[in-house]
Amino acid sequence: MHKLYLMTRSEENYIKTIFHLGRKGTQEVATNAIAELMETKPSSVTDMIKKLSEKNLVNYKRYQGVSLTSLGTKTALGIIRKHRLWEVFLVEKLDFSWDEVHEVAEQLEHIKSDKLIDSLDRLLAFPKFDPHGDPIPDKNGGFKERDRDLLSEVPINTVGVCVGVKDSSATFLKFLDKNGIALGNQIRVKEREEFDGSLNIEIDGRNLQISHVIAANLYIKTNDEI
Amino acid sequence: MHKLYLMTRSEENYIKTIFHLGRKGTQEVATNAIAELMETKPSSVTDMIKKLSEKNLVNYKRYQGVSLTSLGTKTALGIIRKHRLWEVFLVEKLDFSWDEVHEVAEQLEHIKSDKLIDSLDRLLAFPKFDPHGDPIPDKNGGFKERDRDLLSEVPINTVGVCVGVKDSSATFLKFLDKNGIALGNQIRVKEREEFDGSLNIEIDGRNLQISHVIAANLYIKTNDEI
DNA sequence: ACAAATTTTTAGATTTGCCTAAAATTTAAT
DNA sequence: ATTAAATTTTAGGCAAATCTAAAAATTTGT
Ligand SMILES: [Mn+2]
Ligand SMILES: [Mn+2]
Ligand SMILES: [Mn+2]
Ligand SMILES: [Mn+2]
Repeated sequence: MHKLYLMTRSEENYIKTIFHLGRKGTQEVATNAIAELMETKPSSVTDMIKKLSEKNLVNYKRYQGVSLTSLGTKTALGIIRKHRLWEVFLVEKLDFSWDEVHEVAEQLEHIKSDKLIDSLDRLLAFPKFDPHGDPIPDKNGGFKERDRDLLSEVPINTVGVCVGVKDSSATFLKFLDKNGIALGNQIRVKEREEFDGSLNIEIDGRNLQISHVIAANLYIKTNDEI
Repeated sequence: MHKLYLMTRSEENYIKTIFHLGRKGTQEVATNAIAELMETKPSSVTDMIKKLSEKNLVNYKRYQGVSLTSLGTKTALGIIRKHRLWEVFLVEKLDFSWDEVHEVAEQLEHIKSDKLIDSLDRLLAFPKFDPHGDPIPDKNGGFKERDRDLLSEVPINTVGVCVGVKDSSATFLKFLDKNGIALGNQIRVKEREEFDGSLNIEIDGRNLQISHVIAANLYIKTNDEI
C-alpha cells in the first residue's frame, strides 16, 4: 500500500514536522506548535491535519492534538532518510559546508525515486550519520539513535568525542567553525563555572572557554562504554 | 534582476516546453502544440502564457502564438543545464541507465541552488553533453550544438561515431541497448535499401540491419571535418 | 467553581493551476 | 468571397493550500 508516492510536498512537510515535534511521532503534538514551526497559521494546520487523517497518516481527534500513525511514521522516516543522505552527499561530494546543506536538502528530500535514494546511499557507502551527527534511517526505516550526552550535562573530567549538534542553525554552525569546533574532535571537560554554567574544555589539544548555551547544544560520546 | 528564483515548477515547465518547441525559443509556438506536449488543455496554456508575459518571459499577442524573450531563453537554458547535468550525474555516479534518467531529472531540474549545480558541474568534470548526446549549456547559457547528422540522411559509405539520439524515449533507448547500439560506437553505412529506407551498417565491427525509423533517430558525427 | 485566557476549529476568501463549455478569431476550402 | 473548420481565448468553476475573523472548546487562575 504505497500512497506514499502521491503525497504533496506540503503534506510531506507537515508529516516531518509532526515527527520532529512529537518525539518521532509517538507523542501528541499541538496545532499551534506545528503552526509556529512551519510559519503558518493554526487554521491552516487544522485543515491539513484533517486531510492527513483521511489518508491514515495521523491520529486525530479535534482539540486533542495529533500523532503519527505507523504509516505516518514510516513516511516521515523515508523523508528524513532522504534529507540526511542528501546532506551527506552535499558535504562529501560537493564540498558544501555543514551550515549550507540544510536549505538545499529541504528541497531534495521531496524528490521521488527509490532507485535514486538507494543508489545515493551506496555512493556514499551507507553512512549512518548526517553532517550534524543525526542518524540516517536505513531503507526500512531502521534507526539507531547514538548514545550521546549534551556537553553541558556531563561531569567534570569527562572525556569524549564531539558527535553532534542539537541546534543545527547556520548561525550556530558557523560559530563552531569560527572556534574550530567540529564533529570528531576529542573533548575533555576541565572546569565548570558555577556562576554562568560556562565550561573550560580541552578540544583537540587546545583550551577553550565556552558558554553554557554552546555546551547545551553540543553532543559528545563518552569513552566510558561498558 | 533575478526573478528566476521565484518561478514555480509549472512556470518553469512551460518555459522549457516553449524553448523546445520553438527551436530554442526563437520561433513562435502555437498554444495547441504546448498543450499537447504538456498534456494539458489549450485554455490552461493561454492562462499561463498571460502570466509568463506579465513576467516578461515570453512575447505574446493574442492569437499570434508565443516566443521566449531573452530573459525567457536564459531561464530555459538554466533549467536545461540542470536537467542534463543531473542526467549525467545519474548515469556516471549512480549507475542509472540512459533510459531511466529523464523522469528523475524532470524533478531534479527544479531544485534551486546555484552552488549546487555549479558544484555538480565540477564533480562531473564539466561535461559538454548529456547521456543522450544533447549539449549542456554552461553557467552563462553558452551552448554549442554539435555538428552531427541523422544516420538516415548521410550517403553510403559514410563513417562516423554515434553521438546522439533524436528520440530519447525509454522505449527507443532500451531497443538500442538490446541491439548493442550506444553512444561512442563507430558506424559505417554500408547499404541503403531503396524500398523501405532500411540501412545495413557496420557498428563496432558487427553488421546490423536497421529500419529507417531507427536510422532517423540516431545522430552520427562524421569524420570528414575540414 | 467559574471567569478569563488560551488554544483550536469553523466559516468564508484568496491564489494558483487546472478544467469545461462557449465565444472570438484565424485559417482552409469551396 | 463566403462558408466551414480549426485554433485560440474568455467565462465560469473546482481543488489545494493558504489566510483572516469569529466561534467553540479547553486550560488556567483565583
Ligand atoms: Mn537538515
Ligand atoms: Mn542534518
Ligand atoms: Mn531528459
Ligand atoms: Mn537528455
